[in-house]
Amino acid sequence: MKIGEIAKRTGLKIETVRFYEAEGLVPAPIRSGGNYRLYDRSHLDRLSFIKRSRDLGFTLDQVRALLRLSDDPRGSCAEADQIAAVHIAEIDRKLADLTALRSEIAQWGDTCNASIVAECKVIDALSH
Amino acid sequence: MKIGEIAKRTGLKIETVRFYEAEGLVPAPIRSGGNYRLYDRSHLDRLSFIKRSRDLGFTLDQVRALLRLSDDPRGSCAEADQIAAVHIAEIDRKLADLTALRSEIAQWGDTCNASIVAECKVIDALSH
DNA sequence: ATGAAACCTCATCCTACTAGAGGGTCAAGA
DNA sequence: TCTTGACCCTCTAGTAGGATGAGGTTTCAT
Repeated sequence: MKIGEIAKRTGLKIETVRFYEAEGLVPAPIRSGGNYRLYDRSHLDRLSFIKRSRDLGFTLDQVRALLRLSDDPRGSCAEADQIAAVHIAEIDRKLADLTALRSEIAQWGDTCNASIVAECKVIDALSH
Repeated sequence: MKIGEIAKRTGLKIETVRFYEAEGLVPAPIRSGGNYRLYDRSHLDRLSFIKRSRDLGFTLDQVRALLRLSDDPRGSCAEADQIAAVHIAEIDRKLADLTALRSEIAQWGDTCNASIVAECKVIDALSH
């Protein structure tokens, strides 16, 4: 598999695949005679794991830790639990923040209906 | 007012105040004999406006536009309305994303209860 | 006079990519 | 055989919104 195909299959961009390699998240694949990267199934699995983790909002550092854990199937699950718990707490905090934000802005009303800035509710709300 | 005091009053960090000046969001204040920045009320108002806008999640580019608008009280309010509307849409999108995320992760259950990675629900969920 | 706290500039780092320059490889069609 | 176009390569620099640190000055209280 060349990089274009693995990118398509994982849903990553080509540049991102190379970036993950440079970051050490995936092992460097072998190269073809023309210096093209050639991927196999294990790369596909690993890149899919990363993509899915990123989609769920884990940071690359968290992904790194999760990959390290998944590389050792007989290791303890506790750390994975911990990472997930921290992440859920983070999501809940962001949700609370955004909800508060949303309701604060909602108070501005649907539209301002003023014609000039001097009477604009949006600008006014930001000024005090 | 020196930078430390204006930082305290606005809730910004000192470095952030200087950063906003470098970005052209606030005019450069006059300097004391010892080259210290000396702020007045107008800086305080402007930096507070920025802080409040940032707290509400506007990007610096949006803040720039809002400041430009508020500098012209006789100008049209329509653009401010537009910026706010775009921002609200963005917040709603993020809320939807985070909510979806949260419910997906919630399916993993409270804790994994497995002891080894091979049986860990977290790792398993990320693998497929 | 001295020591601490506050200030200064300038440079570098952070996340997680993204974009672009400038060039090489490869298969198919004319 | 030549060429065209799609694909690939490396390397550098840029993005938002600051944070951090080095190395040096100023101010103020004792």
